[in-house]
Amino acid sequence: MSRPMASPASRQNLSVEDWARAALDAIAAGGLDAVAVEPLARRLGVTKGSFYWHFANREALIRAALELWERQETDDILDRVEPEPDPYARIVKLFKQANASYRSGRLYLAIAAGEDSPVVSPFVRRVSERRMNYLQECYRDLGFEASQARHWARFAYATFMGNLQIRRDTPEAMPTGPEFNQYLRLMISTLIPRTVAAGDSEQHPHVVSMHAGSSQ
Amino acid sequence: MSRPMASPASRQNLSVEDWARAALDAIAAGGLDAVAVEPLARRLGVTKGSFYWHFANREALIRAALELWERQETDDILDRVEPEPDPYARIVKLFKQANASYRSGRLYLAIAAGEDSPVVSPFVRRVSERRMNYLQECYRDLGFEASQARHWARFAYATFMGNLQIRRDTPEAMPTGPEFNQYLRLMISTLIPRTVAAGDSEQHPHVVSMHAGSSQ
DNA sequence: CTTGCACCATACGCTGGCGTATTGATAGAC
DNA sequence: GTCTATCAATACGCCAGCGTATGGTGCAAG
Repeated sequence: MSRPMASPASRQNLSVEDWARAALDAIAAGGLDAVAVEPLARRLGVTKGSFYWHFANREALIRAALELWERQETDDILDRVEPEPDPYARIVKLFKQANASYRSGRLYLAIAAGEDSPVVSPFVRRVSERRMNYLQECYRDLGFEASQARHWARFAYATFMGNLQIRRDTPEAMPTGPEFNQYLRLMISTLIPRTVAAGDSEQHPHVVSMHAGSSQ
Repeated sequence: MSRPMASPASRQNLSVEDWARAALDAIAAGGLDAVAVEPLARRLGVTKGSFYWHFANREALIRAALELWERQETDDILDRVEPEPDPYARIVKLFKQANASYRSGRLYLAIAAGEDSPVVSPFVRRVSERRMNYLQECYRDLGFEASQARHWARFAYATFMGNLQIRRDTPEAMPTGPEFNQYLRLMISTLIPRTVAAGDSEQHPHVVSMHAGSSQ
């Protein structure tokens, strides 16, 4: 993609966001430690001289990258899931989405691995809690009382995360094709109980189907 | 092998295993990159001169640490869980154990974060697959057919891992006290369907049925 | 044209960690 | 009491990455 280019003749210089994007790529590929100024500069075809014009130091770059990441994560949820009126279908969508993008999963795990850093932890916490809160809302919409909804949300979220980890650490253990769909159906039907104590009106004849496998 | 003198007045020199243990501590505290020769030596009250007598290089230390880790993980499972005859109780024990030791959880996550490294990945895979296989056996003992048992094992293991991650990344989101027990009960009762254990009569009870068999 | 600004290159010093080489210390064997 | 193997200290060279200082270049406005 090309640069914003607000004015007529624009230069093709690097922007802060270009660096942030490159940093996220580096994180997904090699963890937070892979965010090194000089290697990144090389990859972008420039030298450190460029970097230190845009950023005060390495930490500022990491911060910018994490801000970009947080924005993307938030947008993803809102854009792709929010419009769905049915809470059951919303959770299913979340599940599918969580298992769809290999890269975003790697990113999350890599960033979360740097939780100890005071720079990283606020971002991880915000993103995680936002997701869990969103899940909790879904369960509440399913008719669960707040405390139970929180338990289910945590449970489901843990399963999300664990699947990411399995996919990264032992991809052979993750099935593909129809067997994966079977696996998905098992988790979904288990994690979204449709028998809520109170007035349970409707049954959902949802069919879970998706293209399995690892994408980029 | 082992130390030269088993007699009373033993020297207080460092052994390979001392270094490996210290390395594991470092990993749990700061990730694999925290396994640095000189800092570790300082922490052990010696200099690099000692280290390079015991190990060829840093990678050898990491390998030794991971071997120790793998051994410990294996022993843990065998010692604490194996003697339990009831498969249901075995899974429960696994679950409780997985949530018990904060350190071992951190260790696992930290090591798994280095999956990309060719040194690390074999260890992570062996440990993960061994655990999942063990879980699968438990589910088979519960009466599940192999494929379904594998699905449930993966599911349960993912939840294990995810809980570890939540505990590390957003500890506030993890309840304590009675509320945690409630949470635990929810997960256990959900992840271990007991439909089989009730009747001992059936040889291959297809608990699988849930409600998935029909919709397509 | 020249001035100012935005962006980048180059060159430098600094630090921390890896690995090696050499020497030093100590305990047990003889 | 010497000798030797085992373990550790010291000193060195090396490299990668951070951060700084300073100079260079293109472009747009005046």
